[in-house]
Amino acid sequence: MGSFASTLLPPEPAATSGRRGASGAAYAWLRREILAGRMRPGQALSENEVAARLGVSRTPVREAFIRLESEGLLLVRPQVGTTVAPIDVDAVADGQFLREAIECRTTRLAAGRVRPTDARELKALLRDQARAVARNDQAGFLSLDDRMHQHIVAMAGRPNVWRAVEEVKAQLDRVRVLSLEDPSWLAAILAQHEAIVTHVLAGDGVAAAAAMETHLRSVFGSIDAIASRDPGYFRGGAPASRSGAPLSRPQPPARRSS
Amino acid sequence: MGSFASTLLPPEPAATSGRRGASGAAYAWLRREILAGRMRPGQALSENEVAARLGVSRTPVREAFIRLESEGLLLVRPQVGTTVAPIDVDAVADGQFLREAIECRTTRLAAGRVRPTDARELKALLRDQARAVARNDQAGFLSLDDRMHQHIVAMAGRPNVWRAVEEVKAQLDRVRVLSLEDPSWLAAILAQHEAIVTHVLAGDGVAAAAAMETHLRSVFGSIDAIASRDPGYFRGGAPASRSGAPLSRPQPPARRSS
DNA sequence: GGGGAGGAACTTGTATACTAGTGTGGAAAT
DNA sequence: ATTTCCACACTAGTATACAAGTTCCTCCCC
Repeated sequence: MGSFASTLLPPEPAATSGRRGASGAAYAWLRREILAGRMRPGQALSENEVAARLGVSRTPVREAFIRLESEGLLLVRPQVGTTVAPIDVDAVADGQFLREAIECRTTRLAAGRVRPTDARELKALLRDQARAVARNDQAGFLSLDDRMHQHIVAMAGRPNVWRAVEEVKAQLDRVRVLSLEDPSWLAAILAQHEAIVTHVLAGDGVAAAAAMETHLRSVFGSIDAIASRDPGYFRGGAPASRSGAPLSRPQPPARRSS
Repeated sequence: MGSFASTLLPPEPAATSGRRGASGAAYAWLRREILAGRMRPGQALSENEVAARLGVSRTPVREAFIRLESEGLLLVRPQVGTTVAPIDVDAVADGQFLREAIECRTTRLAAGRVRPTDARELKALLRDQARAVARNDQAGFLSLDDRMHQHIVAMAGRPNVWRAVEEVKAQLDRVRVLSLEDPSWLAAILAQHEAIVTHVLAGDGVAAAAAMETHLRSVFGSIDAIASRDPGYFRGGAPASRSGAPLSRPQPPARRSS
């Protein structure tokens, strides 16, 4: 029953890496870089390059590549090269669908299992989120956002389901990091969070699930705007208008530089 | 729009393997063995052993291990050994929860998007399932079962979501293969399928989703019986009554045999 | 000047060698 | 006979070497 230590953990514990050692480190580093948007969709990578960058051999890097490919974050083309996966609008929609399916259900269940400690925790998270909005601390807000969603999943009695959400969320986060610049959105999201928590604490599962659905959809709604602004990062949405696309010619081969 | 070729594909195309070459072959083979129950929970494996069995080196086997571990089918303990993951009752429940969340939603949506070709396909699948029941062909029935569920997911407009279902389903299938011996269950499952299809074709999404939920739960209901019958295969459910447990002493080290 | 053949340098896939750590069995001491 | 301890064999993790394939650039021929 000690599962509520989750609120004490740092935002992203090493548990996400799953695997120990250099392999897990490479995985965690690459995943962070990609999800943070520092490695852009379409950017070419190579096992050798990353291995040199991290000071390890190809083997652990390769293992990280495999896991990231199976998560849809890398695109490995045998004998050709590996790139950061373009954002597939359809894959994002699938992620959105899955997250709705999962989290609407957990939210509905959570509303029927509110314990005093849960109420306190959710209120504390909302308070901290309000502070983050006031500070315009986007990174902090996102972390608190995740913790709230995770807590609701745990309340539903299925704490480990959060792992599935994390995998699905990855595709969505890649879009979100491209969009999240307008500070007014943070306030809007916070308002939606407050609505969710209100319904959950009131024990109204149906309303809580509906509020969660609205919430998740609003985040997804921005994808069209992003896709038309950065068409080069996407695949399947824009009809390959390669006019000023900044990708697809990875890098001037940089003959034996360093 | 050509996505309905799915009904023409063989039951399990190589697409499941995801990765080409020896690595993909090792992955596909191991996954099949585990899900078919031929490799039992707790059974010790080793990269060397499997590599020799498949006639390849450790490298591709290792890559297969990594993917299977991330799917929860293998348990890799560094410097100690790798075993087929014991069936974690909690993980199975999580899988059940996820599948309900996903498939109830797809079923509800599917009911609102029935095209003539879908109606024909679903009826044909039901007919074939009835024949499989008559023949007591369990493997054939399971394959048709998967195809029906997959088709409903595709009808909902999210065909690739089936990949997520497949991953989640793995944990459930391990239990199912231990249970599926009573032929009367096949008839019961078929009846549930007929109910689902009826509601879907009638366009009643709510009833269809409810029928799907009933259906999925009934499969899950057998887990307690299995867990008490084969306690050695499970973890977390039984309080470690190691009386006659057939696992956990992998193999007499077989000193330099062969 | 334009086009085609060839080669160099890159990519990932696979095989092998080496490292570090763990558990088990057996020998030795009590 | 029992207990302690040590050595060996086996494990997965990592590093390196080799193989097969693709792309692109250059040089040569027309």
